[in-house]
Amino acid sequence: MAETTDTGLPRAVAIAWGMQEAPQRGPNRGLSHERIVAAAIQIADAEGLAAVTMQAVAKSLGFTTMSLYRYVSSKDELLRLMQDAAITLPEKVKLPGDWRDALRAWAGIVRDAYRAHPWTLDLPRGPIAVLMPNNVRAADLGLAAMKDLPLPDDEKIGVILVISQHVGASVELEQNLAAEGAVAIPDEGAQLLNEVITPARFPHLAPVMESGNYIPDDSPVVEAEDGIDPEYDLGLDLIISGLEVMEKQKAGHESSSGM
Amino acid sequence: MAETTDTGLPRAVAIAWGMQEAPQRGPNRGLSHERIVAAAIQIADAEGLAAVTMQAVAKSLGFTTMSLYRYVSSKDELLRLMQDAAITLPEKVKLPGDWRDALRAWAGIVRDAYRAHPWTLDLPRGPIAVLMPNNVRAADLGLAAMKDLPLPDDEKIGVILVISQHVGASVELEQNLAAEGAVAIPDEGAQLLNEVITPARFPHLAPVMESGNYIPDDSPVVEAEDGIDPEYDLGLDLIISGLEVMEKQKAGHESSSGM
DNA sequence: GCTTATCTGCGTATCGCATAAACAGAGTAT
DNA sequence: ATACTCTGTTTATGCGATACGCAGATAAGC
Repeated sequence: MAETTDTGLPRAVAIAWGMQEAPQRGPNRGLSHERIVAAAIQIADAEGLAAVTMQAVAKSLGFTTMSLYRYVSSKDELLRLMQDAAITLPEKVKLPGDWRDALRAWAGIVRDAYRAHPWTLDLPRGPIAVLMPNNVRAADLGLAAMKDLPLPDDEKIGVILVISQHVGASVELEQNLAAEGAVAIPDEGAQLLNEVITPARFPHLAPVMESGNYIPDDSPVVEAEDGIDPEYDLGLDLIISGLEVMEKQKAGHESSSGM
Repeated sequence: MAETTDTGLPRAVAIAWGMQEAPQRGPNRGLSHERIVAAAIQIADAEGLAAVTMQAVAKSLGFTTMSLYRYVSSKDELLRLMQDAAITLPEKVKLPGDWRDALRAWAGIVRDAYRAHPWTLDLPRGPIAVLMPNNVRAADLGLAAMKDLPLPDDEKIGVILVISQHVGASVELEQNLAAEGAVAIPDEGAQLLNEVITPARFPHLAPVMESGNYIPDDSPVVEAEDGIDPEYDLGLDLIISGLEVMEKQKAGHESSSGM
């Protein structure tokens, strides 16, 4: 049950949108939502989400732990604010005219945003997150990319969801592989695995593993800077390719039959 | 750094595959990995992942907290074991012959597995998870579904990844919406949102929201039992549609030119 | 200008949880 | 039998979130 304000909105949403009139009677405030969130994000970037404790955030600001609670009603609320604040899209974005290129560009932007603060992916993306400013902006941009694609609005929203999820999941995977990658399977381990992953038990997978097409121990895992992530590209290609088919069907129906 | 065994494999992997010889000198064991994991899963199912504490698990088994550590080296390891044990696929699966139908069926099976224990989605899916038995089995099944699809092995693995991620993300979304759905936006909240989501700031999204095509306050959010989840279907359709295009390209090259 | 209702930041205190450490008794190999 | 290895337990530690109450700051209303 997310805390709600007198506005009926979850407090985090109200704060993120800048509603939430500051009180006037008392002393001047020494802190602000912005500073707190910024400090928390800095810690998360540097030491991971687990290092974000109320104590750590407070200390990095030179305040006591409890002072934070004057601004944020719970750690959960802080996390929500961080999530939104961290996923910032570039100010001005020029999307290509062709919707295919535009969608790819949009996906790239979203991917960069996630990559800049991968820990956001560890936070739940629920209906509250959807209402946050940067999410709304991302959705708007996504719609912009598809403006020339003849699809009903709700399907466009669906496409945005599907692509966001794909991008998010890809970055998460990439991150997990990179993180624990070092611990990957040493040779002895691979030996043992071959004993259990037998053709008898896994007729389709076993051959693939033996032929070494799948994560050969030295792992082809992403090391490149920009974007040589085959899984990301494959998924995006498939989706866009699928959209092209839909577009053609649509066009076919709207004109007369086939071209 | 996930704890490794003398085998070089993460201990969780060794345990899950049933390697890990039980000691022989001491007294008989009163517990087993299986019972512990089963108890933990039961708690997670009933009260959520947060309710899974070492204390709770131990108590439900009638043992003390610390006794668990004789079987599991850390809570993290227990969570990994739970994740694998919870995602069980049906024993015998008959996949349709057509790869499109087979992939859809496979996706459905995976979806059902996630839905049965949604909390598994809150755990990180890293390289360790990939090596666990049920994941391997799922991959094998996925390959089986694509056996008649003319694609290189690594791309098939890619497709499996893409679809799993899509399914996982969809179930997670569905779950989050259902969970916090009750807290959704009351009318006053929607009012306020309309004040910030203006056509000026969000030229593409604002019209959509006004036309009510997007989560109209009473929310068309999934309530149906089986599968009226438009986002899930849309994504799967797009991917499969994209695969059809690839298939045709492949076929075109292999025979001569076009059909 | 005073009084008062509000606020602010802070110290203190509680509670839940993961996990280290050390111990007594149970079995087994020799 | 005897020593060695395990088992389950008890006890203790440390961390993190957060409820509570206090003293000083400050603006609103008289």
